Amino acid sequence: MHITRAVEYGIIGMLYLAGHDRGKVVMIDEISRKEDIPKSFLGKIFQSLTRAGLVNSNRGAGGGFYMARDSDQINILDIIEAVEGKIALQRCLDAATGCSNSDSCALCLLLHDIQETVKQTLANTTLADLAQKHADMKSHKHPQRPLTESVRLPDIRTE
Amino acid sequence: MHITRAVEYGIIGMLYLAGHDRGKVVMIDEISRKEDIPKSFLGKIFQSLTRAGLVNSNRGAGGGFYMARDSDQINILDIIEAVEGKIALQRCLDAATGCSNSDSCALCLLLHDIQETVKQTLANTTLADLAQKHADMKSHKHPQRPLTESVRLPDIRTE
DNA sequence: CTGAATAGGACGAAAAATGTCCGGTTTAAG
DNA sequence: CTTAAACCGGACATTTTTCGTCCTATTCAG
Repeated sequence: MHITRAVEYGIIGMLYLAGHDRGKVVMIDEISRKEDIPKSFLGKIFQSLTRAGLVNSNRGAGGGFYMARDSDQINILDIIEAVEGKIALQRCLDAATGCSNSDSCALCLLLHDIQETVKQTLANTTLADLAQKHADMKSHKHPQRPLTESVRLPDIRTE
Repeated sequence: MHITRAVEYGIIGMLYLAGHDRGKVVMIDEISRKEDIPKSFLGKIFQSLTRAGLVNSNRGAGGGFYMARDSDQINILDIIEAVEGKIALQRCLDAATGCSNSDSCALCLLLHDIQETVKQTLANTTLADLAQKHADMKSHKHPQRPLTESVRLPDIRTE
């Protein structure tokens, strides 16, 4: 249960773009150097981000990538799903497969519910939130307040 | 970002134990056959559950496993951490390593906060909740209500 | 036309997940 | 005491996923 490098690089890359003027075109090579991410790999990741419509690309000389939306209109879940495809905590929950294990299907339901909560958590944080925090830290303001507050989840009801 | 087979089997195995009288000793072989899980693999998983104190084991003839606590005192996070070790969404968050990438540390903080929320979600569901739901489903009552309700997360504050 | 830059697919190495196996230890029972 | 049953623990093998690289095509500015 972890976040892949590809997703991590994707977030860092988007964060880099978000740190420039909207519409500013930036090359993979620049991001790769500045953020110390393997260039070819980052190129692949940005292909996914482009296909998902999070960034736009210009090909040819003078080309590069630029944000397709404002950074407060892009959240972490968008990026994860762009890079990894739809989140599925379990094979069961993969749309295509479906669930054959009728004897433990309560588990599938549980995991589904947990998955939705996780997705909601991820969808609740935008790139703008993250960029803001990033900027704060660079200026040594180091806010001690957590980015996401603790949540008291409602009690489970099975009936 | 997914749950491993080992964790899945661990949950199913615990669920099986929870379906019997507290203190009833059950062999790996039985769980393996009834739930169709590879025996040696399940044995390994139960070793972890034992080390974590979620179940107790008796060795020798007539041995087996039994719950160490009541099922409402064991939650899903307990099981995941018993089988996989502490959850770390990112290498950064692995206690030992620490974070060297100062330039993207806001990301680490974000992931840390998200991680805590995810953990809270997992910790909020007990084996008893799951077993109850399981029983309901077997008796064809099929509750349509989700096990975990949707959560409206509080807004992010960066200041 | 030429060089710069992304698009996309094929490929490969490394790491992790998923098991298997075997010798060791403990225990109940004869 | 011996034996068979059952867990313990480590080493090992297989498969899948991750983490990239590389090459060719396409597009575009100058």
